[in-house]
Amino acid sequence: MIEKLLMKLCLRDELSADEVAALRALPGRVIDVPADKTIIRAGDLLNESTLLIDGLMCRYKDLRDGSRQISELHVAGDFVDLHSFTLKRLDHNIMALTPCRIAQVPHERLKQITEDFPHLTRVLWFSTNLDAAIHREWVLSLGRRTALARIAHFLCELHVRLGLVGLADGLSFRLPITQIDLAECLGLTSIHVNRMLKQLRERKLADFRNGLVTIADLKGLERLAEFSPDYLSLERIPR
Amino acid sequence: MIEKLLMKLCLRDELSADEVAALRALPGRVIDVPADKTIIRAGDLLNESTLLIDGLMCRYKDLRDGSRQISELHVAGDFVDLHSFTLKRLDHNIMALTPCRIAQVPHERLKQITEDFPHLTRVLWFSTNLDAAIHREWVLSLGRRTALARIAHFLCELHVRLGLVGLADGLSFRLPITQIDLAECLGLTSIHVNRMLKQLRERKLADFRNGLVTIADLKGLERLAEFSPDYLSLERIPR
DNA sequence: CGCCCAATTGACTTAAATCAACAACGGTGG
DNA sequence: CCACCGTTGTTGATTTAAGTCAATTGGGCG
Repeated sequence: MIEKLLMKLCLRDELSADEVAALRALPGRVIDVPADKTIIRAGDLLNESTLLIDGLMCRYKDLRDGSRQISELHVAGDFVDLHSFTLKRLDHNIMALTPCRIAQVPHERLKQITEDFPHLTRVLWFSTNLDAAIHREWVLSLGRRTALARIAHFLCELHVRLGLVGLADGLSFRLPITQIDLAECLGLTSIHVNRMLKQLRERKLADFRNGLVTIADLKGLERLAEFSPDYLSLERIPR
Repeated sequence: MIEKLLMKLCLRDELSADEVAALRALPGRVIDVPADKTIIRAGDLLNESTLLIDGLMCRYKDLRDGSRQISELHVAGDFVDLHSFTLKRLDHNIMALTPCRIAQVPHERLKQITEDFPHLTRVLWFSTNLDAAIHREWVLSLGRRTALARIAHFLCELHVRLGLVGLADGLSFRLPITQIDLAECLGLTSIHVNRMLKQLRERKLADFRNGLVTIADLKGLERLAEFSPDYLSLERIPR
């Protein structure tokens, strides 16, 4: 159930058998969530965190005028709101972009990990810091990249992140979200996203169609996006 | 030396005498840094974190064309790169915006805290998650707020954050940064920032001049910005 | 005193938003 | 089975918020 989470954590850190066992013991209830359902609202008092087993979820905030900004997209294996363990109340909503399967992890069990497994605690702490690094890259995209580079960067990021959990097939991967969702990730209108996707296609860089992304020219896409995966902390560290 | 950090942490959490002592034992070398000096570069392998004692610092990234995006502004009492403890290498640079005094905290001492003080570990983990919450609010600003609302929101945030460490005097506070710095926080040009500051002045909402911010109409500014301090997790939590 | 950088303002350009149609598609119910 | 409907995707015409270019002011300081 938590295999994809383990895949990611073990890429960077060496986990002992005890630590893996502790992680395996985390999930409580497993729930299926339909697409478009908001499962957590900003401000709710929480006592469990959400582990995404399958599907795509996102964190988002709305403004009064109805405009929405997605602050992170989550893929299978992501601990979607591990940060609620320390925050208690989230500053954002969480919803399913596709039908999802999630596992709920009681905060009490996470607390026990911080009491008994200092190294594992650091590993989990790391994973929330990685989310923050992704936020910072998005801040850079939203603040300084053009619309085209922003989309290119987004596709590069998802290509790497999905690849880490075995969900990218070479240069193509399933990303069953609408152009509207994409626009809400990128701080654009869906109309402009549509035009920029067309350009990426015409420039033979990448194709996003029917929820399937196919990268035609990875180097070119990365150059356009100024993408480097460094911010994803893929380097293995010694225990 | 770490009084301002303690002020913030103790607002939210109850710290035992032992925990406070452990925090007080964190700082190693104390260093004075001149304005505009970049003290940490993305990708450097780090073995200590930086506690800001006095001054203003920021985290930033550059693009090839020379444009820069600041992803967070730090004030006295902030643990500027506590996240380098788990990340080992940062995805961004850190520089002083004003002359600063910093204390360097060896990662080894932080590691010892994770071994000996589970509750304190959770408090420190929380503080990196708070940074991430600030990032998310900036993502919302950059993605969806107008230039004017973005500036207004920025001023509201700094007003609260500086107030927490005793650096706001009612409705005014010192913020000795240039309009260029401000533009790099907000994903705008300094020229546009200048025009929007003028508007804030003309609308009798706030005045930013000579490094001093004076809020004329806090409610109005908050309304324009759609500012709510909830994302700063100011609520006290039971131990 | 003169230099440099920040701040300010005006004129003009541009990237992206908005407005408006329409096509494509999938589901649903008659 | 297919007509209908709502959502998503696509494209063109137009507007607009913010950027760019350019010139001027002004303060701090060596």
